[in-house]
Amino acid sequence: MHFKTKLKLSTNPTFNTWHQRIGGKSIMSGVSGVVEQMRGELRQALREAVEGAVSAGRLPPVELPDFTVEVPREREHGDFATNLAMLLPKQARMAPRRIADVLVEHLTHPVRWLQRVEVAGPGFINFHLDPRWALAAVPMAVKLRADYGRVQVGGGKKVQVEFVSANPTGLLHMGNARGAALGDSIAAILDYAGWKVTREFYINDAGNQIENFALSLEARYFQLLGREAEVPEGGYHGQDIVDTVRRFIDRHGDGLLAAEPAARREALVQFALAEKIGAIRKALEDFGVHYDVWFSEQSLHDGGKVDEALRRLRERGFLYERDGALWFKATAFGVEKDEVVVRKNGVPTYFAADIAYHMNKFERGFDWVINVWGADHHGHVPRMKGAMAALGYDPDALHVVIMQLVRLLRGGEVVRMSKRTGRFITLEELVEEVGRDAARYFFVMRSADSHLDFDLDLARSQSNENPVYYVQYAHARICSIFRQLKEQGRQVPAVEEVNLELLREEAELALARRLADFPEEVSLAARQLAPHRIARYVHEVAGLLHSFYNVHRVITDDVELSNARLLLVDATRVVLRNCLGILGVHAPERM
RNA sequence: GUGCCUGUAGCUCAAUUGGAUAGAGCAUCUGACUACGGAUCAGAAGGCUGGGGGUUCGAGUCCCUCCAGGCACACCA
Repeated sequence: MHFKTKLKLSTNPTFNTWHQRIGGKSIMSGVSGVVEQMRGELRQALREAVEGAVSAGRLPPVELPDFTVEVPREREHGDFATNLAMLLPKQARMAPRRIADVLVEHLTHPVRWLQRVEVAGPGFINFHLDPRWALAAVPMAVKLRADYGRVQVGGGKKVQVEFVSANPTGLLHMGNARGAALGDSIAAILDYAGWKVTREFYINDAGNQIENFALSLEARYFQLLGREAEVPEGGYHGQDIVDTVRRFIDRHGDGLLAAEPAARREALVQFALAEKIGAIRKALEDFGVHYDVWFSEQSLHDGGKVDEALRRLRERGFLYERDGALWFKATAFGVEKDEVVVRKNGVPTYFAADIAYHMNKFERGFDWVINVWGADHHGHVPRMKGAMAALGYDPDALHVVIMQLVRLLRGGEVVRMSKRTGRFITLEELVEEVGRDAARYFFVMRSADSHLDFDLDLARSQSNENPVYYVQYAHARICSIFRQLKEQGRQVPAVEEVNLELLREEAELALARRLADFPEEVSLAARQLAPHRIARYVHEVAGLLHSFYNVHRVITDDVELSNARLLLVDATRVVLRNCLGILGVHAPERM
């Protein structure tokens, strides 16, 4: 096997290239919203315009460039705009605006709702539609309910999202909490985007730290039973360890005092790990995060998978011995330096186990493997990808989302945290203090790249300063309208009986238009692995709902109009709920 | 020193991955219906996108170079 020497592995590929490689289809295929339908129609019309212009001799023969049909930022630029004409000047040897004029002349393909086409700016072609064009999204959302927004870009392929994977020797901290919120929402988005998703937690229940853990437990065990002992220098000093050992003694007594050291430690570790993992699982469940698989590192050692991974690397010529240790030739993959996989003392490193773990992931048939790691592990990415390449897997099938660290603010001041002294805010405490909804929303409303400032006071405040309530309030408000309807003895209209054309107000149309974007927002969020897009989108939808609500009444004596508006707010409720579900935030019926 | 992330309104952050006049929230100021829930809405003000070069029809986005902050550079994980 031969590899390019300059192969660069430090960065992830864009989803575009990756998707094309495994799916072979265009990124937007399978998107089923009304926006995408309209976009498709316009693309078709443009393709035909080029053909028409060429065969009419108005344009020289050209190869159709990879043009975009985008929603312009400026409202005056129409509902859609294309850059097609600006990509052709070199081929056509004509000025972009002239090309645009010619294309507009040859736009013969009939497009529903199309009212006006204009050439603007450096050569954009702008399409202006009847403002009611997006209303079709309303019945779609109402009918599909929880399935509205689902798209098929994943094509049912298998993706694994591994996140948190904290050491089972302690409690979860703020960094883990961000990873949990991010990872779970990424998984939810991919699920919506048509992937078959597995959420997985990797338990580091082997290696040095477990040794250390055992010694710490043993020391506490001795102390609690009146013997002299000291927790080792780099050991676990937290009070939670003491409590764990106390519970062990309550349950099992002091019988281990006389046992063999190895057996004693093993018993203590097994007890403590079970308890710790249980606590971690509980904390995550309370945070709304559920895993499909809890994967034990120790099982890799026990099952010979680490040896197997090393054997495969050796066979392929990527292992060598130096200074009594075994090294992986990471430099063959553009990494700065080689990496030890088996220490001088014969014990494999964490890296060796991690290689075996990722090998196992691909053996399990995942088409795409995503890891969510803290920025403090980013240096691990290139060599991990290198190892996958060395094993013969496509390194681009492994995608590591690096999230920046969390800084905690309280009272406008940075809260210093130290793991060493055991003084840090745990996930449980966070949920208790600010609530699950606010916590999760705050973690996903910023991109993973941002160095997050988590303002505890803001997250806790139940006021208009807190964005999570803004969104939830919109949902509760809609629910309130339907309660009101019921109290008046009126019926929720059947979708088929509603005349949506009655929705003509700007606030109504703007809301419906944005609801129509949802499937595409999911698609984009999936492509970018970016939950914050959904957070911003849902906030905007909530804002449009509030604006509408403040100007127009839903329930009036005009039954026809009321029904149309009821359908509109119901569709809004569907979108709000689906988005909040993706973010792991409750959609309350009252607040 | 090297690599990665970041630098955008007073503050916290976006920006359809190269598109047209850079947008939200909070804070500030001015207003709104005795309400299907005011945890709401309408409006105003706020910018040399850290600095400087370059690439092109077009740059917050790509390249080069400085400056500042975070993280990482173990036979730890």
